[in-house]
Amino acid sequence: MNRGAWTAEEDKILSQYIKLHGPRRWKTLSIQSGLNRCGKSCRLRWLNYLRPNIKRGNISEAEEDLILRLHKLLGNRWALIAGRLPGRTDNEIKNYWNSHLSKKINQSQHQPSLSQQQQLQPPPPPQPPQENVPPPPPPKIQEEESKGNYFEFNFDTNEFIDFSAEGNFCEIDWVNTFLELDDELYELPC
DNA sequence: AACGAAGTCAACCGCTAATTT
DNA sequence: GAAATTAGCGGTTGACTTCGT
Repeated sequence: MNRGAWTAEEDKILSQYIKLHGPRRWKTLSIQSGLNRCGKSCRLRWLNYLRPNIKRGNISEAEEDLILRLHKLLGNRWALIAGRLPGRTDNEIKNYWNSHLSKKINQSQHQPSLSQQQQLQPPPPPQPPQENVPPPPPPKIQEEESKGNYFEFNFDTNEFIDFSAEGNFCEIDWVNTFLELDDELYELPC
């Protein structure tokens, strides 16, 4: 099996095969196309680079803002976030987050807002343990927060938020309003 | 100019979920 | 219903590029 960077010739073979047979059955594709690549590699190459309408680079301020907001809402659900940014891939969003946005957030965390400063008040002194009294079960929300710096939603966000509307996502004002309302609830991830 | 450090990003890996047999 | 196969996801790696000294 070939590994590493794809060549232009391999891209051509993959594109031609998918044009004929469609983007599915990746294992079969990798064998029948003659590409000496594993199916997973073929799938990734198609999804991230070869499929139509892929946008590359130059993430706009509006897109960046939307990524920040969606990340605040959804956490590291890159595929879900990328699905709201036409032409962008989960891999690109993830890379952009790790190399650009996470730094921005770290910088902004070093300059806490007033509300954040209020949260930095020292915690109350620990209560002495009470004998023969079992500790209360931890609140459920605490358990779910421990999975990440965001709440685990037990509903389908696709049902909750209809993102099916095409066009300029900045026009979805109520989403922006909703996300702004979250500002006090969600801490930015580290 | 040369070198090492830091940054970027394409590709891979391991895992789970969904689908097919 | 069980097993096998396929698809998809997020985390991580490593090659390459850029920057600073």
